[in-house]
Amino acid sequence: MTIDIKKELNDKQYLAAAQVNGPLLIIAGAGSGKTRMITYRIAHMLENGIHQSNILALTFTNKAAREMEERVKTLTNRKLTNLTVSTFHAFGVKILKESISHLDYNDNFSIYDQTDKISAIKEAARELNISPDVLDIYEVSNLFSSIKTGRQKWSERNNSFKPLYEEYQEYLYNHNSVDFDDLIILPVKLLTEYPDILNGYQLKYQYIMVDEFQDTSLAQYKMIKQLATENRNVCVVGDDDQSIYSWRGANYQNIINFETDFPELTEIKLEQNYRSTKNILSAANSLIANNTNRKEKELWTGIGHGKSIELYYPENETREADFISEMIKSFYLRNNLKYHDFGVLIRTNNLSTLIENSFLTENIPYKVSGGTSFFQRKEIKDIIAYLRVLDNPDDDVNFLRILNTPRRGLGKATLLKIREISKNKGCSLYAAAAELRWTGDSPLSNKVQSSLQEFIDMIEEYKEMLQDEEIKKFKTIKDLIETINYWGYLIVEHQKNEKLAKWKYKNISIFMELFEKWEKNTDSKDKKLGTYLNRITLLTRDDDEDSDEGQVNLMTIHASKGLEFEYVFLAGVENNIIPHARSIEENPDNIEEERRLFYVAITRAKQKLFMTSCKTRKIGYEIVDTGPSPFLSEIPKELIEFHTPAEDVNDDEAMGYFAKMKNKFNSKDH
DNA sequence: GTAAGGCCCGTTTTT
DNA sequence: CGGGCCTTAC
Repeated sequence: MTIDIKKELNDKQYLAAAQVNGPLLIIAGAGSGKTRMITYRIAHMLENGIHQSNILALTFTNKAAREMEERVKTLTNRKLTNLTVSTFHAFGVKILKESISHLDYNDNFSIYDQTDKISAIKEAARELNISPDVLDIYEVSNLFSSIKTGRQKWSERNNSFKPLYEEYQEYLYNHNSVDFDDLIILPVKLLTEYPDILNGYQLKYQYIMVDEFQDTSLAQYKMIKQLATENRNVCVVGDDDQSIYSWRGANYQNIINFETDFPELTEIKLEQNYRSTKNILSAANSLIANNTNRKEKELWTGIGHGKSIELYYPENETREADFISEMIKSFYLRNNLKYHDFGVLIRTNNLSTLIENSFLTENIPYKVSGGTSFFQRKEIKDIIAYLRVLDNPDDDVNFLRILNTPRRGLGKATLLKIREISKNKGCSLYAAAAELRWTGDSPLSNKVQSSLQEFIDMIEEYKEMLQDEEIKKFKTIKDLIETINYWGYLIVEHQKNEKLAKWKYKNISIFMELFEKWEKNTDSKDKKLGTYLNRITLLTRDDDEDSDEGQVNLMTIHASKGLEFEYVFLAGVENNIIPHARSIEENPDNIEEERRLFYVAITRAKQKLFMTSCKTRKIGYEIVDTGPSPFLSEIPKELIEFHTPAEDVNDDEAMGYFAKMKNKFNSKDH
C-alpha cells in the first residue's frame, strides 16, 4: 500500500514531509496539522526504504510520544517495533542504560525525581553540617539545576552553594543515582568524550525529528546537534508562540542556534489552521501580536466565524466550578457531544480541586492529567522505594524512606548509628545497616537489634525472590506489601480518616495492576525491575491508553499543549492567576511567556471557548477580590460575549450552599 | 529512643 | 484543610 502524501497534505505540509534529507526547520502554528505532517513524513520515509531503526523522533511528553507512535502505526499498518519515538528524558535513559559504565556508574542506577532530589540535597547538607533550615531548599534545587545544565554560572552571588553542590553530586555518584538533569547532561557528556559512542549513535540514528522544538533546553539542543551533525538529516518542528517552558531551561534561542549550526537548512512555515473557528483564531492572533519577541506569522483558517467566545464572571470559585459543570451537562445533552469533547483548562494545579468536586457531585466522568502524578503519591512512592532498594541497595534516599515505614521502631538514634558506620566505611546506608545487624556487642537495644535484623533479612529474602526468573515479580511484590503490613500502617496513620486509608490502599492495588499488566505484556522484552522503575519515574500522568473516551479532560494549560477539544473552558481568567503573580514577581519580562500560555489555552478550542473570571476567590485562608486578567483587554471586544454578573445566587441555591457549609462545619467540629 | 499531638505554612507551570 | 517539622509524652 502506498500513501499519497501529496493528496493528503497541503502544499506546505507536503514540502515538509517530502524533504527527508538535510536540515529542516518547520515553524508550525497552533492547529496547523503539525502532527499530521510529522506522521506522514515518517510514513513517507519508511516507504522510501529508510529503515525504521534509523529513525529517531523526539518529543516532549510521554503522551505525545505515544500518540505519534500510534498514529504512524495506524497509518502504515505496520508494527514498527524498532522505531524510536521517545521523550528526551526517556531517550537519555536509553543511552545511559547502554553506556553509563564509561562514567563509572552501574547500569542499575536510580533516577531521583524532584522529591528525591530535595531529600538528597538535605542529606548532602547534613554531611556538611549545614542546617537545612538556613537553606531555601527549593531555590537551591533550582540553582543546582541551572548550574548543571549550564544555564547559570557560579558567581559571587551563589558561590557559597558550590561546596553543597559538589557534595550533592558526590552523593548522587556514591549512590549510583542520577537526577532528571543528568538524564540529558550525562548522555551529552558521553557523546562528547567518547567518539566511539557518538559514532555508534550517529550510525544508528540517521534521521532525526524533534517535535515541540521551542521547548528544548540548551542541553537538549546540544544532544540533537551532536547526533545530527554528521548526517545532517534533522527536522525540527516548533512554534515560538507556544514556548511555555522557559522556566525549565527551554530556549527560544535554539531556533536561532539551529539556523547558525545548519545554515543550509530549509525553512517552512505552516500557517493554515485546521482547528479553530475564525472567532477563536482572531482572538488568539490579536492577543499574541502584543508579544515583541516572536517570528512574524499570521494564522488563518478556512473555517467559518463560528460561535462567539463567552466570558462569565462567577461570584467565587465554587460558583465557577458549578457553572462549568452545569454548562458541560447541558451541552452534553443538547449538542450531541461526548464528554471527551470538553477540555477544562487551568493555570495551576490547585484550581482543580473544586472543579473536581463539582464533577463528582454532578456525576460527570472526568480525567485529570498533570497535577500530582499518580506515581508521586506518598503510598505509591513508599512501595516504589522498597522496590528501588531491592534493585539498587546503594540508593540511600529510598532506603531512608523505607527504614521506618511502616514504623518498626527504627528511629533517629538507630539511623544515626547506621550513618556513622556508613561514613566510616564509605559504604551505603543499606550496607551499614546490614553490618550493624550482625555486630555482636551491638550499641543497639535488643528490641531495636532484632527489628533491624528482621528488616534486613526480609529485604535480602525478597531480593533473592526477585532474582528468580521463575517467580512472577508481581506475586513477589504483592507478597512484600503484605509482609510489611502496609495496610495496617495506613489504618494507624489515618485513624480518623478511614476513607483516606482505603483510597490509598486502592491506589496501591491500581499500581499493582499496572505492574502486572507490564509484566504480562509480551511486548516488553526487558522485564527487569529497574527498567520498570525508571520508566515510571518519567511518567507524570497515569497513561491509561483507552480511558480517554467519554471523560471530560481537566488539566493545566501546560499539559494541554498539543491537544484540542471541541469545547474549551478556561477557568480562573484573573489577574495574578494568568499572568501568574509569582511569575511576574520573579521577572516582569515573563509577561510574554504568560501571554503565550494564554495563547496556547485559547488555541486548544475548536468550536467554542468559555472563559470564567471570578469576582472573589479564596486564596489560602482569606477571600480576596480578584480582577479580570489584563489579557482579556487584548482581545477585540466584538469577539467576546460578556455575561455581566447580573444573576445573583437564587434562594434555593443559597440555601443549598449554606446547608453544605453547615454540614461541613459540623462534621469537622465533632 | 520512639511515637503521637501541636504548630506553622502554603512550591506556577513538568521531565 | 492537610502535610511537614518540632516538641512533648510515654
